[in-house]
Amino acid sequence: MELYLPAQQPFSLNTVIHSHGWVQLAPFTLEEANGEVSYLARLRGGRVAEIRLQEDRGGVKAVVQPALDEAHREQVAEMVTWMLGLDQEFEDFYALTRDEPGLSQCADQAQGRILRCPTLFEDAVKTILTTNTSWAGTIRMVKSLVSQFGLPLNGSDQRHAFPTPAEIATSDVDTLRAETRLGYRAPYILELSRAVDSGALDLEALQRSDLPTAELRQALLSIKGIGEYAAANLLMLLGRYDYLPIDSWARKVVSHEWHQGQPVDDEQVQSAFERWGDWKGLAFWLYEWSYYQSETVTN
DNA sequence: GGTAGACCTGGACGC
DNA sequence: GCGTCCAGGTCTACC
Repeated sequence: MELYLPAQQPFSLNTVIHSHGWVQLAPFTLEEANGEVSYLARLRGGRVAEIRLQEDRGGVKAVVQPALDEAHREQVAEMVTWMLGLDQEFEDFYALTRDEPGLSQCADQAQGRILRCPTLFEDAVKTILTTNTSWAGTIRMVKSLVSQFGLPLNGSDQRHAFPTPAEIATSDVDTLRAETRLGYRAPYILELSRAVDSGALDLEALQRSDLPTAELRQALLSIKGIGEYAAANLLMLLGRYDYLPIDSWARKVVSHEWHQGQPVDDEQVQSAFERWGDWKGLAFWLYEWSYYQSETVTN
């Protein structure tokens, strides 16, 4: 079954897919041979479907298996539109950055959209699992969580959808710590899952909330395990770019770019992007760092 | 409000 | 192969 979904222009599926590392995390898969991306979606009623994404006629073709009824097709269309930001526009950002050497590529490469998961719950869990660990550790923890708690596709033991809050909420800290190997993050993930499952925390209401960014940020910071970096990262996924996700990598690239490799603090990172106003997070995200390029060449 | 220490894991390194 | 050290954000206790 195929669905065609139009996108605001300019659009590049490849650019969205490689906007950050999310595509490497289950239940996304990226086929090295042809670059095709797929996602195992948990749909209403407990159905699991594979969605394969291909660029088509300036938009996206979603190839879905198994075939779905009309209601599920609509759900998949909404889901893919959100995940790829098909309705997002960046003309104002492009106009602002056109003459900036580190950002002038943005319009040509249709940059701006950041790959996201269908639910803010999944993005929040994955963001917590990026903190204080290596990227390899994040991949491992997400894979374990998905394979242990997610529903399988068509009874297959190999591929699973991302677990719902309820599916994780039935677990316990010891299991998440010892078997899923989430380490000290186990209680954070469990508490978040139980809060969402019980209705105490309506995370999905934040997804399309029109709250001021500062209030949205406070709501995210109230979740145990989400600090300033994680909150800024989630705000970026929600299309709010007022805060910078400052981590050790951010300090490193800013240090190399403008401070001759001398250590910098968070305020220096912040001030480097202050002039981009409400777009500062995106400007930071898309900046063509000379440090990164020299590392790429070296490696 | 600022700071130190703990949390947990995997990788790098030295022996 | 084993032990040690370090990096990576956030929380909590303390000043």
